[in-house]
Amino acid sequence: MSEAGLPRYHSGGLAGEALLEELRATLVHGNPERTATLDTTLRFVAEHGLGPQSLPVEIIQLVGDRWSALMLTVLAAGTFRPSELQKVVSLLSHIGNSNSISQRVLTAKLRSYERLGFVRRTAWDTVPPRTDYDLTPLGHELVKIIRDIVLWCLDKEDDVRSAIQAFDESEDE
Amino acid sequence: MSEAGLPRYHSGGLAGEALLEELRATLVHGNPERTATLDTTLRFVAEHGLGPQSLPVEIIQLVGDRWSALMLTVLAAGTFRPSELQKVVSLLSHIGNSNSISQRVLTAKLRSYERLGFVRRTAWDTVPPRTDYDLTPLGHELVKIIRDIVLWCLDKEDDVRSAIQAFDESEDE
DNA sequence: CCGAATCCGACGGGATACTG
DNA sequence: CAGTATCCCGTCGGATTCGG
Repeated sequence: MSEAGLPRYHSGGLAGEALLEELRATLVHGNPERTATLDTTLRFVAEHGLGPQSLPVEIIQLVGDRWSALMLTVLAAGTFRPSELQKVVSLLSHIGNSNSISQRVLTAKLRSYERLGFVRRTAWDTVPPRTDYDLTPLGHELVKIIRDIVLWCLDKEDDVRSAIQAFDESEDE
Repeated sequence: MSEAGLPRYHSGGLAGEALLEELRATLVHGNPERTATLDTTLRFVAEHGLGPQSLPVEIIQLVGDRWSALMLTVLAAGTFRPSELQKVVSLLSHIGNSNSISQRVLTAKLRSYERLGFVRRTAWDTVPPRTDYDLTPLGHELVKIIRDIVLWCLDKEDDVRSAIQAFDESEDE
């Protein structure tokens, strides 16, 4: 869904060192005892680049929407035609009292997954037309990661919900 | 940033079974040989609920934006005041030729993290005012997951980029 | 049945100004 | 310095229509 150019990072060079120097000057000023872990963390970020244009963040944004977790998890089960996928995703989302996914965003999402190499599109020119979508090996790896996230979230669900409750209560007093 | 009620799922019961039956009827119809892995996957999704309103997807959406990966990773390095955090995040994002994060979204993000129990807010009523933010243990776990995602993305960066290139080339022909 | 095009409401996110 | 409010714009996402 993003048409950005995804420019490769040209970091890791001298700019990174100068930057770290500037950050050190900024931060240590008000809090002298922090340098050790701070420095290694900042170095990690500076090297890999986690800015909005970085590939990791682009991927995170692509998957961090309303439907991707569900769509990709379902797709991990096999090969689907768009109409099938729409029906399955919609039915499953109804469990949580959510609306159906529209065909528009379904196809758009599938295309963006295909663009990054997460799904494979196979089209026959029959009549009526038929198109199949399934995950690539890379896509299966991605789903594995998503699954880990989901399981972690479910594991921490009680903690998060009590935090939400405590926060909301202390708000409207 | 989302004020939704995050209703708990009431799945896993009979509705799930009826739903699976309906899905089975829909899917096996056009493709009889798929039942085994499909069924277990659908069952997983039906039980845990990965719809747009589910807590996992809410969390994924919260983190799946422009700034969260960077913000949370930086926060993992220690305690920060908002102005410090803004400066660090902005400087680091400049590596990727991105703009700075605005104070508006910075504070909004911090509040939503705090709401879910990922960060802790400590405020003194001094003058001038001072506020410190740092990660909770839960937040540190979250950052660990984000770090894994980022490392995976970086590991697959070449694959993804070549996929993008191939896709875009086959587009404008 | 696939999917592109159009219209439209909602939200994310940036810039600025203002209060405590 | 922390935080909120206002304004604005670009994008996301839903509903509908049309073509192949």
